[in-house]
Amino acid sequence: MVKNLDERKNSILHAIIQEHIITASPIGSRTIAKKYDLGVSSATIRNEMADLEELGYLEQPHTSAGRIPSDKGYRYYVDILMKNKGINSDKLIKTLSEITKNRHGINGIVSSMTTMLSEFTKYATMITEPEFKDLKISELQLMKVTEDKLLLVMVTDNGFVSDKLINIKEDLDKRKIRYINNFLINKIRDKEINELTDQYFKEIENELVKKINLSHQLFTIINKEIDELIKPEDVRIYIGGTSYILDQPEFNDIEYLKKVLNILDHEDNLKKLIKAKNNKELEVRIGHENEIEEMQRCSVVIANYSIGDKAVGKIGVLGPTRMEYPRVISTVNIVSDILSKIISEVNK
Amino acid sequence: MVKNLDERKNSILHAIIQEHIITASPIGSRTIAKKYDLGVSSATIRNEMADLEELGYLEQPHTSAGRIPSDKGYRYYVDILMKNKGINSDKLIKTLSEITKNRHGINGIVSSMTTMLSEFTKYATMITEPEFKDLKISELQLMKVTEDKLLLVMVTDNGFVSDKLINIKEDLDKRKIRYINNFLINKIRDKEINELTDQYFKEIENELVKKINLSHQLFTIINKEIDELIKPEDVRIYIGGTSYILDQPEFNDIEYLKKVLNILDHEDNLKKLIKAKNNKELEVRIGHENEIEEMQRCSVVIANYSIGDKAVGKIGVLGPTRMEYPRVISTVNIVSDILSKIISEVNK
DNA sequence: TATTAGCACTCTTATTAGTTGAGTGCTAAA
DNA sequence: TTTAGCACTCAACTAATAAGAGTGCTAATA
Repeated sequence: MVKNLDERKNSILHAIIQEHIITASPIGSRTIAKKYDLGVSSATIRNEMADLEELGYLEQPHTSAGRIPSDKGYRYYVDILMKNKGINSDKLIKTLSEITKNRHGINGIVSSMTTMLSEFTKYATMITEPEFKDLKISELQLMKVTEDKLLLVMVTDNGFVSDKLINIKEDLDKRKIRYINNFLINKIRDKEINELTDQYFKEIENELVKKINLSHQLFTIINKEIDELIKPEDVRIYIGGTSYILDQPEFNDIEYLKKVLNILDHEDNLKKLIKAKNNKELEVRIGHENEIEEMQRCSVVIANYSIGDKAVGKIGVLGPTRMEYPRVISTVNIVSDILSKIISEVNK
Repeated sequence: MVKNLDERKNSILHAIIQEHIITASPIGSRTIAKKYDLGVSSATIRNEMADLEELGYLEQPHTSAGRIPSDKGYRYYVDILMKNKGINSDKLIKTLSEITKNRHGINGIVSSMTTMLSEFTKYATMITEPEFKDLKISELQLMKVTEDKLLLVMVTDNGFVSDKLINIKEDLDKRKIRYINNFLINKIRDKEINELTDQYFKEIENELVKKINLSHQLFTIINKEIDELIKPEDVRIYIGGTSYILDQPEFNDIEYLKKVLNILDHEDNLKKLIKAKNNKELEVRIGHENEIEEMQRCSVVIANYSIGDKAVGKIGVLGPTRMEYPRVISTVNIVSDILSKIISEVNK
């Protein structure tokens, strides 16, 4: 859909973007002529730059400044020009792998992974907790903990375990619990989570009430907790490295900075920001491609992480559109791989 | 220890601090004379201000500016001058109480509480997850979830429940698990957590190995998990409202802002910041009283929240030393009460 | 025809000097 | 002891000027 440019325009655009990513300021024709050996004079480059601006790949902040890349320019760079940078991944892999040893629990791992990712990329980063939609439940157990507390444990088909405590008002004898347990697991096992509708639970209740003497109130509580466990509404999202945002000159404007930080303060915004539009393994969202208006001077690199072949969470890196895409993309890929492995491992 | 000033100095200092909290700029003698009806002229106030400066309660940014309060001035204000403001707490209490209904799990509650607190105070806020030191264990159960997974559930003497999943390499039959269970709970019940030393666990192991055929490796795993459950090393700390920091003119200096945000990015710093020096219910740490150097232009208001009469977590509000102490303190007190109630309720 | 050197023109950024005004500190009178 | 009056200080704002980077156009060149 995007028409390729000729070889010389490619080189010049590439050079301008690379230079701009380093310096953060508009790039003039002389800079390119001097630093990059393109075999043409600055005047020629000047003409090409005028063309590239007309085509929408470059912008000019004002008449007598150099050019900066437009969102379209960055898009072309990411899709076509950029070469994936072979970052030195040894240290990264080693550091990340250490995390499992020092931190405990999924939350701890995801949280330190977020910090690590931001320290490596020097941008703000986000990672969501793993979530379970599209999974099947293979095990569900209700256990008595104390007189008025039950524990609900769920195991998904890929071996992920989560649990939840249920407060009940009335005492339930163990035999009854065992009965409910068996009944439930038979009804729920190997069902897709989205098959477990309210309607379906209603049916279960009716049957269950017929078979044993179980109060409506009690089932409602259990039902509600199961529902929350299998369809957690608020998946936590961890954010790290927000202070790196201030390293970027594009955020020197304190009013704008405030808007951005305000967005990052609210989880629902973070979720929007990181929500993948399609099922690509890795997505780069540049400037105006972000749906949140205040974020349209930023880019986000988003990747999935998975248990088995099912994506269970997202990893995101947030920076200015003038982001070091190659380095960030490589890093995100590595982190995605490792996090997938660690999370799968924890549940083995 | 701090000597009280005479009545007129009190009034003038009070007026200056109040005025400075509103305007954020140095306050001159004429402003005080005009706005506050102290019955003396600006010249008199000027003389008093010179005295107050000499005594260390005020500072002068430069010769021809008004005065601003020093840390010592704020301390005097907080300890002696300030009247607790009866904030309109109805809305706050209502909003906070709603949280339990919409959010689930301790984490969700603490997280939304943090957001709410920052929205009410308009400052950055921190709340730690509840932790359990000084508590006793009243119930401990080991349950089989799948072939290679056990679930460990702990109930403390004040009714708090937490749990942890244990991956075991070998199969354990239910009879054995029940045995270990009974054995453990008898050894651990009603012990203070700090009595449960490595040494003590070693003894338990020896006894247990004698009685049933249990591999050292397996016990080590279980032991480790119990240890982590009862002595969680990394208590999470939630932070919210960081963008409010930018509303304060004292953070307009982008270099300083960066330092502060960088501190807030790291949990260990947050913990230092919020760590109470003494057992007071509410502590106000002003400027240089903060141990983190970069935070010495800030103040923190810290309160505990509790289950029963045991403090299990901390609530903190972070702002410039020119913080609206009365309002913040009232709010923090209310939030502390409500959070205590909610957390206790969840575990009833 | 494509490229390049040269130059006038544009616009931002940095610098300097000058002005304003709030506020103090001191003195002398009440 | 308090107050009016006034000279003095210093940051903050404003305006004017200078410097510099970069463009776009024209005319010469390969």
